[in-house]
Amino acid sequence: MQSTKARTRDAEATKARILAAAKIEFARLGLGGARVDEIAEKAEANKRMIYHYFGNKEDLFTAVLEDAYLDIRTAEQELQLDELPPDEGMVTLIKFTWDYYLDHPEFITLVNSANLHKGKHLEKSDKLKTASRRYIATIQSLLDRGVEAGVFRSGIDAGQLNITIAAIGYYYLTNRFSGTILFERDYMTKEALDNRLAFNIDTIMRVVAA
Amino acid sequence: MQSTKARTRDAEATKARILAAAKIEFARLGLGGARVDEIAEKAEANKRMIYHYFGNKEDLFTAVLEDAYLDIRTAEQELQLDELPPDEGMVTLIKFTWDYYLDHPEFITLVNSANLHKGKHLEKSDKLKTASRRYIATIQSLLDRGVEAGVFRSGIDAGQLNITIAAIGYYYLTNRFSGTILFERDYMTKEALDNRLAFNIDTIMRVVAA
DNA sequence: AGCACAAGTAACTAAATGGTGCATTGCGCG
DNA sequence: CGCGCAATGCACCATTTAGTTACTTGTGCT
Repeated sequence: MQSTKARTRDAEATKARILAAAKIEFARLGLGGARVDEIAEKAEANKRMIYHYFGNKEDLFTAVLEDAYLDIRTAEQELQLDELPPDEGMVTLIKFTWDYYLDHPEFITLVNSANLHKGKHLEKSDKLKTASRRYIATIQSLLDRGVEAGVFRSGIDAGQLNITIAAIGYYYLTNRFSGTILFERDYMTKEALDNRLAFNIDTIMRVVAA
Repeated sequence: MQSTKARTRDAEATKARILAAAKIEFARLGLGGARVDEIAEKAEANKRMIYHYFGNKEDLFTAVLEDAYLDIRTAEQELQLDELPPDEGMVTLIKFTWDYYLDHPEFITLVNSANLHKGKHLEKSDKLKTASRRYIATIQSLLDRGVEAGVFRSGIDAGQLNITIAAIGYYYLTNRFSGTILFERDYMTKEALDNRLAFNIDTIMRVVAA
């Protein structure tokens, strides 16, 4: 039985601390830039534990990616979009995507890193594929219901729409530094963020409108 | 006077080879992942030359970024969008942006790397700021002419539209690996690319339509 | 109580890495 | 034609890095 007292040895807790620290470091510096020693220190764990639980640096990166993707896909499912009218569901999805990126900036840089390495760290994960399929199905169902209700036009590809919904939020945030510097306009004030979200909702609703 | 015979010593040529090799390596592995020795070897130059001409690794990265950004901004200006009817100009711009990303995949990963490091390598470059301002002005002018001609609605923010045009192409391509794996759909077949471009043109034209 | 094994630690290593000191060589100019 | 300097090359260094070896210690179970 699991006792309530704080154990000095706790495999699960140590693993979790390592994963959390690794997520931060990989997000901050990329796979190539992150340092195993630094991750161990931030995790308040011995470096040996990283190799004990995760094998090596690349496998740790894989674990971090899987954890990050699963988190967003789980949160998306919890929206229960099927229970909303289609147009309302669409706006909810756009807002959710935007807010998730804002609240989890590490997700974006992790995905960038995964793609810098041609996605090879994602290949093994069937869990992620399943979750992704379900996600697209949710959007497809939103679209179908919208067409039936006469609020969306027909013939929209759910895959393309999904990409676009992600893109217009993701790009703004991932490239906010170059944008802020080159276009001399602060991307991260509350006003700027509100404006962008409004622009994005408007964009998608124009794209799907009947 | 510049002689035509191949010189065994040519500062400009050496610098250019280093810059080209560095662009490839930084694009491939990021700032943290790229190796100075590897860059020197690919450039067929001695490592010493990198430090001689560029100072250090970070300054080399800065030079690469500046070169990459200047290239796309220059190419954009050469489109001469002012000479086209506004709707045609808009489609031309969307296509150009897409084709540029496709033809220069290194541009995307370099921009990602620049932003991973919070854009600090871009800060010094006034050249880039000037070029960026001119670029936004071009889009604004397209929009203005379109409103005047009655083909675009008024009140569209040129900055937001610019971001969206870039985003819907950029995101698709930068995340093509994770997309291909997770959504089990090849992002890079000719058909897939054509479909995406068509979807993007359609998206933007719906957004700007009067 | 004490056994067996998992959790945890410290010190180490071999290789890689960014960066330099210093000597050499070819080019352009007077 | 030979001088001065920029261009180039080689060997080297001090750190850093991912990964490992060999060990100790706490926990749950009987």
